[in-house]
Amino acid sequence: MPEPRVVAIFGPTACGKTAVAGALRDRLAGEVVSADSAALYAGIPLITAAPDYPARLVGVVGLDCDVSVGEYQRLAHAAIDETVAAGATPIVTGGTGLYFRAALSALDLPPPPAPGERERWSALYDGLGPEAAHALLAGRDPAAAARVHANDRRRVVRALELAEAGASLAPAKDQLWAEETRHPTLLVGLALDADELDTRIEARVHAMIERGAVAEARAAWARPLSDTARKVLGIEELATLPATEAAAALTAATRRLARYQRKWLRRLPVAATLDAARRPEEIADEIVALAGAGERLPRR
RNA sequence: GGCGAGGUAGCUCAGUUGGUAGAGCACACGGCUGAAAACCGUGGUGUCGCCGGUUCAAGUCCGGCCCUCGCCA
Repeated sequence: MPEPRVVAIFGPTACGKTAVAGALRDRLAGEVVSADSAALYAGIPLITAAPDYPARLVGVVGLDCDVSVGEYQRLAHAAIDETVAAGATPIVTGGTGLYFRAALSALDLPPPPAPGERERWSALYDGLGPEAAHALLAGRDPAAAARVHANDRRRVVRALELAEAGASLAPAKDQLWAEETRHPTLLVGLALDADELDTRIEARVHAMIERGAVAEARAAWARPLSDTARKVLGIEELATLPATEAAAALTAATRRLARYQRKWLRRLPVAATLDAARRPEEIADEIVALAGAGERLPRR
């Protein structure tokens, strides 16, 4: 059994992932590769809690650009491969489940829509209504239709785009959840008691605001923002609400995100779930031990 | 103390001429293969402030009490 070439850490926001990855970085001569959709954006390091050490795929896109898993996947694969080629260990660290999965997964996601297709199918969906649009999809790609609810406009439109292009939203072979990873990978989860996580989230929100997140959000909000940038958690709240309300809204939204991430953690085939309440250095030592012991991504 | 407004779900509130309650958000569960910090589906939230009265039937009408907010003293 070969030793893992890649270490991957998944955990909810504010659980201490960044610190663990930082500690690991020193121990493994590794390079951190972020798997976080919001951290891709430049100009909002406080809001996205960007690491204070160099990390790949952090702050690499302008706020006027949309981000997507497919684009991210290409960048992540390149970053991981470059790091491996340089003889270092990529430490893939994430909170965005789909991005994390895409970074590790061997197979590529379906292609992007051809120019104009999204607009065309969106208009068609709106014209026909959800039921008729879904029925149309059922005629062209029954497998995709079975997987998508008629009211899920985005996915019905996406499935129609793919069917038109000769691809499918529901390919015969599961690409994303295939067990193979592109490199031998040690996948660990970080988990934290719910109350303790709440405490850390509150502390993080306060620290974020003290360090100037409101000014950062206002500056960003004043510029032209892409659809995906506008949805970054906290950016709107911090830019538009009074300080105390913004803090409360952001805390609640972050808790929700953490719960969502816990769902992903349950679903990911982790080799071990470590208690994030301990010191980052201890956790990093344990991960190094696991990597040395040849633990691998278990079969699902 | 006087006048006014109000007490219904965790929160903000809706509730027609009386027929034992509902919407958004929150929450829970689930789905989702180039928007995932996104999107979609399903679900329950409950001494309708308290006590009494009228009525076949009261969140709704009547009386009393308690509490909150505002204005005036």
